[in-house]
Amino acid sequence: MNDIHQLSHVDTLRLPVTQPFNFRYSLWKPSHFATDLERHSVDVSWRTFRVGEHVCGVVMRMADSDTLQAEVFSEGSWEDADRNRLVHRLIHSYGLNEDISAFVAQAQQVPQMAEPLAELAGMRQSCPENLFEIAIISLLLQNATVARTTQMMTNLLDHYGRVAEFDGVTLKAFFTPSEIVGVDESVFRERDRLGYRAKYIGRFAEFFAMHDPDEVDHASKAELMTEFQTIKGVGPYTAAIIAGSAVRDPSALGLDVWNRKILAQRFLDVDDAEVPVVQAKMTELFPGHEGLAGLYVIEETYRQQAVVKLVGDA
DNA sequence: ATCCAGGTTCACA
DNA sequence: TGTGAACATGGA
Repeated sequence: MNDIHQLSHVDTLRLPVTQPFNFRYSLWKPSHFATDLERHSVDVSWRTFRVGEHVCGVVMRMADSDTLQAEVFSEGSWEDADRNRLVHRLIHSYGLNEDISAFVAQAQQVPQMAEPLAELAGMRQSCPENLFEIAIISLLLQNATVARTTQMMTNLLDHYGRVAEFDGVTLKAFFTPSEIVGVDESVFRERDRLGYRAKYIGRFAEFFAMHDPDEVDHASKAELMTEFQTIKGVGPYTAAIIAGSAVRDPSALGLDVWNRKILAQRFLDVDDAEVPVVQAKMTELFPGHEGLAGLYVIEETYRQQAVVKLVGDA
């Protein structure tokens, strides 16, 4: 059922970046689990995007230190509106125009940040997933091992997603809300092995079939977040992941059992601590940048043991 | 076998 | 407002 979409080169985008910008650690995160939606080498990243109902493949590298170059592959017509939508998506996904200097100045005052700042200099939050997609991923992360999250993700992408070939790579592409909105709960449960999550995923799809996850502007996103949190299956963790990565609020910190321990060890010098204790310590040290500070420590911790390694790396 | 995993909901103090 | 169990599934 997954016919391979053969994508052709349709566009070249040159996007200015705000310094300091770290290409490698902004587009690739050592802590992220395998999805087959993206692939990274030392200086090139391949990634699929759904732009509206389009399936796109994008190859990204730095043209010079101030310019990220994106080669765009797609099929069918490629209009200015599609280009604009993708440009906006790329800028937003990787925070290309964000100025992180205030955070850096703040973090330089904290000794435990010296190594993360040195190793990951210029890294920012990344979220190539749109609001719908990151919500799905957060749902699959709940109360599951990474192995099981990966299994559920694989099932969903294989059953409802696409496969795209471009620039010599073959990657999976996400499904859109409308592509799963008619799927029955029992199918999610029995075929996709989602367990109790099967009763939530349909609510996500319905919500975003009504609220286009790309067409929502910044101003109304806060409003959207409030509304989104009324959906069953979205709790504090999921909301923080969405707020921190998709909405790019640098203060939003999603504390799961793994990063809670990492941050407790780094900043409290204890093996583990309660969520409110860790949260309070992060706010004390990094007011307004709790999430971004957490990201630096977490990615630095995973750096030597990346969940998915760079292609061509030993 | 039994436990529990990168949470959330629901029921009951 | 605050605790504790149940939730689906599969690997350790």
